[in-house]
Amino acid sequence: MTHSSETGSTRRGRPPKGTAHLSRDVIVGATLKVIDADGIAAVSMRSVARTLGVDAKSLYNHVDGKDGLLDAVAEHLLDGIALPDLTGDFATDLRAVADAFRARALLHPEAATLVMTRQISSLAALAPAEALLTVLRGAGCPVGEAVRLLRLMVAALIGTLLREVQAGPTYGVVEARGLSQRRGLLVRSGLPHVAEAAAELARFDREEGYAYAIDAAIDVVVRRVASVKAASGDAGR
Amino acid sequence: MTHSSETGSTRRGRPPKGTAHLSRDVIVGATLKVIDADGIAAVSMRSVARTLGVDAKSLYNHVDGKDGLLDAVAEHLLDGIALPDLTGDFATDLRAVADAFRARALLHPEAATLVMTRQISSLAALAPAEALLTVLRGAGCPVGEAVRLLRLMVAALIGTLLREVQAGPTYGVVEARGLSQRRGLLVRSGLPHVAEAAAELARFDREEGYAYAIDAAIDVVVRRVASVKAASGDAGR
DNA sequence: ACCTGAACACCGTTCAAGT
DNA sequence: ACCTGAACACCGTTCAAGT
Repeated sequence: MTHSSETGSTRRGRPPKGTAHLSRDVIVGATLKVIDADGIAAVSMRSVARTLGVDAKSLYNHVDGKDGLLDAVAEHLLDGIALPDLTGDFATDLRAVADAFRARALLHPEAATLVMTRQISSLAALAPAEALLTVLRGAGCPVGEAVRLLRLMVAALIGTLLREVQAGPTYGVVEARGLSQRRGLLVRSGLPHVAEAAAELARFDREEGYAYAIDAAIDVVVRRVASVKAASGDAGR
Repeated sequence: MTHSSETGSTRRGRPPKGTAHLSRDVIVGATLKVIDADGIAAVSMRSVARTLGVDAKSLYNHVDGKDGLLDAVAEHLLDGIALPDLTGDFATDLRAVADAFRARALLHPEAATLVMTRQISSLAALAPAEALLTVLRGAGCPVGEAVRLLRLMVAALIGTLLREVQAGPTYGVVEARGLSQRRGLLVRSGLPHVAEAAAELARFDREEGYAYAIDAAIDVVVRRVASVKAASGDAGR
């Protein structure tokens, strides 16, 4: 209609510069890009906007300030958890839910802290809880105990994932250089048991640490559920 | 000696204004005050300096930038953990160490996230580890297993404390108002098991949640240690 | 040895316009 | 409905002085 038609194709004239199809999802995506590239500390309204070729103030039309932006990112991550189909085997299903959570967290390690550290009140945060409750209730666990065990599982999961994510960006690969340096520090700490265990403390196998913690948590759950069922089922026997 | 004596008592002439006896410890104390009052987000070089009646740039003489400042706070908190004398009873001692850690964390709930979230490489961070290793090794646990169990304990502890600290500043007191509001939200979530467990999910007893998690962790440790000892001690039997 | 003025390149956020 | 210029009150940090 106006002179805009003279620039060529009707839309997409110059995506990175002019109007950038701004939307909540696009903004969250850009934020995730910033986080993956430079860490959470690098997130600012201005840096995110720069990624989109837009003025920082434009973000306020779609997101409730910087805090709201980070909440939105956490929500997006929680929402992206690919919850498994349940098999009916109780331990298998618990592990599958935990694995799904972990896989999502490790996909954006720098952002993972957000999910574990922020209090999310949105619906997205409840889906994993629903999944775990489904498994626990299906195994015959009473509601009250199911909630306690749910919290236990989540605490164990977050505790290990936090360590795993903080351990640095190296992914499974053993780095001999920093490793022996770290070990030396531990040996020289003057703490006898720390020094004794220096070799084991210095190295950290992400996979192993996770597996060990989740195994233990599931173990506890299995045992608790069994004892609860015994107490109610064959009460008098 | 000089005219300073004319203000009255020799020292303490005007603490909040002039030279404020600046030192690393004083700065850390001021930072903790800011955190307790207004949360971690309120910490800035300028806000901490204001508390001390000093220019922000002066802090750089004692602390390595804002990041170094926060590290110093985390170190200070870790250093303040009052580790218990060990009794020799294994489960008792594990719990005592965990309790000491928790007590310290809950003394500055807003700051606790720092300790659990930051990677501290200083010696202060190793004292609790040494304590736990002492207990585990004393119980006859081999080094490798002791390290794994140490990590398990720490993960469980951090997982629960993080929840506990984020649950808000209310301390044990039940707040009926926000509670029923929260429950309503869960009921209306559309997730059947979440709705079913809404009452239990809405309320959260800090003490109970912690006790449950630590009981479970100690349970795991006790069992693991027993099975390890059985495997090595009466190997052939 | 410790503190600060001047200075720089950043922040988050509001509001009143512009289209 | 969405975007931005002007504007404000903040940031962290460096460096060259001052004492």
